[in-house]
Amino acid sequence: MIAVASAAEERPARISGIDKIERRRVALAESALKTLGELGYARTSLREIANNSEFTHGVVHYYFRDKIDLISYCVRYYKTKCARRYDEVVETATSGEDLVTGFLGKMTQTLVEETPMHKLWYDLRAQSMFEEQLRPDVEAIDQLLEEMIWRILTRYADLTGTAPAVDAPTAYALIDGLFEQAVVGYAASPEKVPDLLSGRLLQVLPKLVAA
Amino acid sequence: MIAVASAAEERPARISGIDKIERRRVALAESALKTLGELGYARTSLREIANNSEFTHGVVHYYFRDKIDLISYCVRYYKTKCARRYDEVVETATSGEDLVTGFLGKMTQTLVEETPMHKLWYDLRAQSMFEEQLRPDVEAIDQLLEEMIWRILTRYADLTGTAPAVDAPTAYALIDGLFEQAVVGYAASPEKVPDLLSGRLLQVLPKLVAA
DNA sequence: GACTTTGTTTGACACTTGTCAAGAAAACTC
DNA sequence: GAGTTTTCTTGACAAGTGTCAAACAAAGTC
Repeated sequence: MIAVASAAEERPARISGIDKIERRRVALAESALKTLGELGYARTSLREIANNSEFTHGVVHYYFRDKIDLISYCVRYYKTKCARRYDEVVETATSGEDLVTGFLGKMTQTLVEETPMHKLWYDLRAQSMFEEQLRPDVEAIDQLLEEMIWRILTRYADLTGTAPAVDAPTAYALIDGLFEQAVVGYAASPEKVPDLLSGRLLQVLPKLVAA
Repeated sequence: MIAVASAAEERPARISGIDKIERRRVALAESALKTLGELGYARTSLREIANNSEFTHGVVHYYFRDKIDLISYCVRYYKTKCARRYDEVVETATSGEDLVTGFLGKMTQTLVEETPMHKLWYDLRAQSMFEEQLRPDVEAIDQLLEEMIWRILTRYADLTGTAPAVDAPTAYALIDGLFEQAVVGYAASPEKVPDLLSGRLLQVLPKLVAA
């Protein structure tokens, strides 16, 4: 029988084996994410993923039930890496200005250095409107990102002796709108986009809190 | 020779003929937009478009050079219908409150009644990050939408005796962020989304102007 | 009414896609 | 080291894709 490679399957055998499986999965997911980030969801085939990795296309199907299973795993894997990006800034900032500069720095940095991942994220979120199977994962990440923004905003309010003037979903939608605009713009012409993003966030952040 | 069916081609013959061609194009585009709005860019094939129309798949290729040509035409056709949605509200409003209620009403209305179009728009904008050929059209629409938002905001400022506190791209990114959040959420669970959107816009709009 | 142009149908092509299965290779067990 | 289990390769499949071209129908022209 073929090993059931999916979701929350139990495998009584070999503890070290299940670990190895998980490692292969992660390796495949990382490779897949690279390809997905470059080509986008629609244009990425399992064979393309396999070609850009050290494995053959059969291996992909050995470790993942089907394409959705792979993508879904990728998305979940990705989320573990993305939503903690600003934690250090939030924790170490000692003034509102401090927090803002740190936040802007990290944000423009990830915009530039991890463009493919962000492109993929916005792609997948759009796809989730058409492909129900993607929705749970996308919703979970959206939730995580919202909380991330909320942590920043409440901390910012604390440091400036103010209080958030909008609720968490609103704050997330607003800032995400600015970031998505930057990602789309960056894909087209990278030059001035990061500075523009910084400037716009600088305009907006103070308006999200009030005494 | 096959009639060159694309872009800005000149055709010296028959004035009434070129009109008929344009009408067929529009008919095909409208049909294609319906299918695209339901299935999304990735899952929509030319045959599917043809099947959901009164034409055969050969006709599609007779009037459009290739798939991109068709999609591109659809997008350009779509844009002529979308960016003037709030013009009447902007013109007839006699107070800030008037404008806001009118704006919110129209926005939640289009969210509900034209969901597929909005889904498609966000899908295409994401695709444009990967498919260069889509970029010019997407950028043009983005520009149009930005101007649309800007007209609303400046009018709002006028009526309330204030001035815009953010520039046009920022205002657009913020409001678009809220709207996209609503569209994505609406695709998943329609119930409370329109009201939430209204509430959030109501929170945000006053913050975009200042005395 | 013959003839040309324009529009449409149909079927084919080359290719890519996800999926799977049979068997080779490697790892592991005793 | 034989035998078993796990991992991987390879090749195949059916289905779907964009594209095109040859046959056919309709409309327009003289």
